[in-house]
Amino acid sequence: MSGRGTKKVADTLKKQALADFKVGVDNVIFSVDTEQNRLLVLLVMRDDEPYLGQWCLPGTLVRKGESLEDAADRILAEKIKVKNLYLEQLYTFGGPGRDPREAPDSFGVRYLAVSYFALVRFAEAELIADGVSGIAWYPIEQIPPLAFDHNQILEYGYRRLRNKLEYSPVAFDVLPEVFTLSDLYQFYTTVLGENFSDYSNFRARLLKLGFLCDTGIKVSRGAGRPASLYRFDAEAFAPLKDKPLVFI
Amino acid sequence: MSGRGTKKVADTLKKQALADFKVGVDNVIFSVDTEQNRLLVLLVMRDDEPYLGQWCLPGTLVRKGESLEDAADRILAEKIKVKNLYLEQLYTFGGPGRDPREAPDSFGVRYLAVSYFALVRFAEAELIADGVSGIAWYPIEQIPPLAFDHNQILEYGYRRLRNKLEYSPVAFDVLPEVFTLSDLYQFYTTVLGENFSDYSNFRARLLKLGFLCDTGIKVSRGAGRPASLYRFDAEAFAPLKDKPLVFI
DNA sequence: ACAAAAGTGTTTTTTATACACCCATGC
DNA sequence: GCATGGGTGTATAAAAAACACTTTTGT
Repeated sequence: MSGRGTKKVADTLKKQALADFKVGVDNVIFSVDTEQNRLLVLLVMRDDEPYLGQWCLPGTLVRKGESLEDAADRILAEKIKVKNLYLEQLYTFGGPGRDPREAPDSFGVRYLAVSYFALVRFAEAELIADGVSGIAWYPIEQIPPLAFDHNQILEYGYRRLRNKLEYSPVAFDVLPEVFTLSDLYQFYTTVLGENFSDYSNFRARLLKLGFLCDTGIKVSRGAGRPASLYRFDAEAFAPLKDKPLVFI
Repeated sequence: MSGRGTKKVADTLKKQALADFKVGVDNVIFSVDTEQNRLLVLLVMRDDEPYLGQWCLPGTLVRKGESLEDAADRILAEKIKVKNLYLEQLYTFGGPGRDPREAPDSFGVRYLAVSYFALVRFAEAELIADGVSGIAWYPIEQIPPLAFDHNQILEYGYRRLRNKLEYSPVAFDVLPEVFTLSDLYQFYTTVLGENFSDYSNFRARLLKLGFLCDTGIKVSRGAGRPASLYRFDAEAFAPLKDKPLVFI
């Protein structure tokens, strides 16, 4: 970033005035309920104007001395208790007029939103209801109209999630320590839809990559042959990092 | 301890104060000099503190009423005259302390940088020297230490450029209207290095995709067989959009 | 025995990769 | 003629996609 400093007063006056910003961080938090095959997004209900009573993405304004990612972590921690997660920055939305709190006539303080994308382990994620505002996991197909431009942000995050899944091992940040290959396939199916790949091809491809190791332990889930539990081997994966991997 | 004022103050004190931001936009502007096979980045010299006299990415602070992308366009237009370009947002850097202008002791105004990535047509790009500060195209391998965290931003942009090139038709935004397949190959080679693909395979793959149409016109450049001029057909490309394309 | 889930294998098609070679031009 | 860059084709290897089949469990 650069900008001119406060060189000369005359100079400064000739230039347009700089905008003053508050910076918000909004999180698109996904989790996958593999039991019920649902991709979920965390929404909270606004308990303040503007958009009072409307659902939105969990967000907060950045405090003094706080980094963007710290802010993202903070809201996340305020809303859910979770140990395993994947978090990355998504996109920054910053047009004037995107927040009604900006003075509509003149140009007051601007509100800029840096969005983050998170994936958390569904089973262990405990929602923290503060007793004031609502909080809920919404299935991706049933998202209501959200406050601000949050539908747009969510759409952006959803696209990122689907892409990430194809070339990056995010799923393992969010699956249990050990899992069956069906669990993994279920996970992918839930996010990407049924037609992304045939189970046996998916299986073969992933095993060939060599970073899934069979623990030898079998689990039986109702009828059918018991499945092997696998573990993600981060060290075996390391050399594949940054390679054009495809889990499809 | 009484009066409604007190309670409000107490409430406010319980919360952490929000940070106030100025928002900067920094552009990583690339161009490809196909004549000399060089990938270039636009740098400007700072004419003010901090980092006076040091090279940095062209940037500016966002003005009142101006969107982020408008600001990105504005600096770009201030530094080069160009008709064809590709521009997209890169990443937002916003930790406290990334700009020395922030008060080091207490927490004053924070400086946040939204970075943009641009690719412009080299041949038509005219640098605008304002007579005060330096401006130059730097080959990517010769980037000096830059002001702020700009080396990091540049690195980020370079990675994005290489990725984009593989699955998105950005090259055609920046090549001339008509070009030979060697021009195109040159372009890719310059950005990705020699070993990304064999020329004849590259050629076959791209032609099979069907969005390059042969104009029939031949050009001769020195010795050797004259080459056909091709044109990028945006309509033929449209259906391939969002598909997992690989130009490699 | 049989359905259900897990796991293996086989066949076909499509892509990637590495080359060898022909073509048209300037000198 | 021959060097130079443009353009085509082929042979091999690897990967993707489709799908048939076996194995092991619960009921």
